[in-house]
Amino acid sequence: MNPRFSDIDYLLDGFDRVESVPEFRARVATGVPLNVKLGIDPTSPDLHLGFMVVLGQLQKFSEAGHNVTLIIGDFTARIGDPSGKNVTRPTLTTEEIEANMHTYREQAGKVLDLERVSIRYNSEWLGTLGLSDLIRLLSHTTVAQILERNDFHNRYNAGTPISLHEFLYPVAQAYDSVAIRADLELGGTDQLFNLLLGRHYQERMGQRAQICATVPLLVGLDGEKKMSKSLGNYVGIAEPANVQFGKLMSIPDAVLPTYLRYAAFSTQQEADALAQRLRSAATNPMDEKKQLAEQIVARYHGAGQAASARDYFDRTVVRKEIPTENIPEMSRDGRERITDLLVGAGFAASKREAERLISGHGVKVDGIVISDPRALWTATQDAVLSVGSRKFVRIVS
RNA sequence: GGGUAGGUGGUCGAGUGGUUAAUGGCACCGGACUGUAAAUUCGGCACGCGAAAGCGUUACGCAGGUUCAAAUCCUGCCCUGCCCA
Repeated sequence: MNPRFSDIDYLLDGFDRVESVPEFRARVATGVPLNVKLGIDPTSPDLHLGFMVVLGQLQKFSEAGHNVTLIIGDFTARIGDPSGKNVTRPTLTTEEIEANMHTYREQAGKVLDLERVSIRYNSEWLGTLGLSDLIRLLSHTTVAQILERNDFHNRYNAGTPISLHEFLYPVAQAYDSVAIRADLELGGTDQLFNLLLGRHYQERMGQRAQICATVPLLVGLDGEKKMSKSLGNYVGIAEPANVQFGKLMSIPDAVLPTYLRYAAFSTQQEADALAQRLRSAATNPMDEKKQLAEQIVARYHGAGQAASARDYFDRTVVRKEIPTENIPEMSRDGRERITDLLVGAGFAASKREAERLISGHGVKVDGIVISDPRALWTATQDAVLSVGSRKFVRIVS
């Protein structure tokens, strides 16, 4: 047996809350591998660094010899989750879910070894759950309990609409725990209520209540709010190395240790050491940041691409040079005006916007600032058209 | 079911007949500066035509209507909050 199978301190490291540690200790002591659950939502296949925190924890349990089960919420996704406002999201078909899961696996696989994980779809049991079963389940939960959940509470107080079926999402997730007899469920701090509801149902239905463990939510690039797609302060797993690197360079210095710990999966000691170095000014924060960014990018794109992303950043952002390689090419295609080329390259949404960019001195041809919004493309050979310090395209005739 | 308040640009939120393509905040984009794509600061932020002054088109839940002129007034419809039942 893996020596870490029952190493409590190791296993519980990195969680911000465990309900409860004594129960966890007792259950691990039985020597039977725990059934560790994570529920995932197949509606948006684009993962970001924040989600990898919990996957890292799952991988840890998997390596230590416990059983990890991913529950794919295909049933709830098929109904269509309108959480938002008045926009009802289109319901997903089975094919779309499959397609999403494919990209999902690709990304999750960078952190979690999917070969060792069992994957279950919750339609398996939710699809056959009858109304009378559902009502029995619902009778175990009070309205006050549901409203206690933070986001519902806030929305209710703020007067924003909550659809009745949204109440069923936590219920469905909780029932998943019953269905697979989970011993331990992981999730982000914001999931605590849902996890505890699973625990509650299991007890009511005569099962051993699962232990709930939450990981901290990774702070976003702004250094304040949680990382999320809707806030735009995220680093996507599938994004190109150069983009990831650049985004990581924009985090405030203060969150470097946090990123080292949760985005680069380092130990608390290493994070503390970094914090110490930064405090004592023994190091240049930018060097530390580059180091960290390279480390993180390397996990998703490999060391080679990470190193060239760093190099690219130095050249284009620090030294404001035009990169020499890997510039996308675009055919001039007979276009006369620079504005037309800017639109064609996707650097501007319209000609008007392109003209504004030029007026603001943001557009260059081979490094020379263009000042006339109506300027024509006069280069006699291939030349690089750029906007700002990070959008480049080589125009070929 | 009854009452009441609302639905404005990516978002939040002003605006109650013309000088409003619609104040302001946020987000976003560009310039300067900087160790950084941070901070700060300046500018931009509907589309098309025109060398330019400018002209045109589309936009304030949806559909009609009144008016020389409507985000603003009227009618119907859809949606949401709150209170009462």
